[in-house]
Amino acid sequence: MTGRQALLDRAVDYLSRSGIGDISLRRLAEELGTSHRMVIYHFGSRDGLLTAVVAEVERQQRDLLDAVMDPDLPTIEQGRDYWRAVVAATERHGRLFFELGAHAMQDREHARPLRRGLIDPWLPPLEALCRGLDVPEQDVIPTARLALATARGLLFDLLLTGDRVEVDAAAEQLNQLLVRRSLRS
Amino acid sequence: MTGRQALLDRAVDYLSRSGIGDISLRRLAEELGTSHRMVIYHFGSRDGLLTAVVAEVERQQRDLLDAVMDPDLPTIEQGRDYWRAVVAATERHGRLFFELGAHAMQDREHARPLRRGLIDPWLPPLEALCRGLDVPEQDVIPTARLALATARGLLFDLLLTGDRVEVDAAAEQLNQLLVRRSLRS
DNA sequence: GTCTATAACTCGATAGAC
DNA sequence: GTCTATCGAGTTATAGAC
Repeated sequence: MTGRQALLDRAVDYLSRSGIGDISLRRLAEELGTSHRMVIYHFGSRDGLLTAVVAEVERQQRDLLDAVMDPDLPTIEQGRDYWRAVVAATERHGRLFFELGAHAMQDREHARPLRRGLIDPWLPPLEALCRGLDVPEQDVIPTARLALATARGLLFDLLLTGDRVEVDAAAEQLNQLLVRRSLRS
Repeated sequence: MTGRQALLDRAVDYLSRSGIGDISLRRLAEELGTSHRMVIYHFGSRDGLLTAVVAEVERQQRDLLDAVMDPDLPTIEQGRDYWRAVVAATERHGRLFFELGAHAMQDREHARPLRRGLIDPWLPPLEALCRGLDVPEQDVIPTARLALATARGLLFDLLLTGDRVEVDAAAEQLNQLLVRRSLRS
């Protein structure tokens, strides 16, 4: 009755709200409305479940990326759309995102795919956005990496402080800096 | 013989290298070269030790901040010095920094002081740096917040990918954007 | 797919000697 | 400040019935 995918969805949802921390297999299973035995049945082990959660988070990131990047919009609007969509997604899943990021930095088995997976797939669309803003070609790659880092850093700030207005204002500063440069070239 | 401070230093060092994760009090004590009984004696509980680790990390951050900000240097050099010093400190303690940041986002008891402590103390020196770069007064506060977020986001990238050259290039882009604006004002 | 039972450990914390 | 001993609870994972 309780299929694997339904269980996985509920796991991502629960862990996004409460964190992984050192939650036990049994407590987690109970929170998901099932038994520890069922988690073992579907995922093999506690670590197997975490590995599946990581794969699911990666999949959701790709979906978000595809949804955000609408190449038919004017480029300046794309920058703001990008920021808005990423913020919306992050307010739901951001705490899990940063916790898994920390796990990946520590080379924990289940999070290892994220070491490149949290960075590489995001760069090409941002490079396209930079080109749309007429960033000089030799600056496109570092500027895209800068924009990605800034988004992550601002989300880190937002999730810690909740200072939405101040963080939005900082994001707008980067937009201004990039747009203003393109007006001079 | 094994004083509280020596134990704390070793704990910060060990956790910086290996992460907190769900390490047990007993295993951690063993890694520190003492017994679980001694950790309880000095810190009261496992959580008491983590609380002390958080306070120590906060103290180290303040020390770093004081060391980095030398108001007698030319301002443009200060920006690069700032970045270099933060990178050096982060390569030692960055994984612990981001793990504790994730704990703070989840409102875990021991990490709660970090919710504002990872952001607020860093802003005034960066605001001073912005003023030194002739950023217009109404943009100083959001630009400082932007610079802080960018540093954190780039460190997040660096710790995941190890792409030192690419990350340095992205940091230099922000420097360029800020300096170039000041040349026009 | 779902359940109970249980093996085999490890946990945090305490007691109390030295 | 350091040690051993131990309590009571909770842990992952497995066995096997239904």
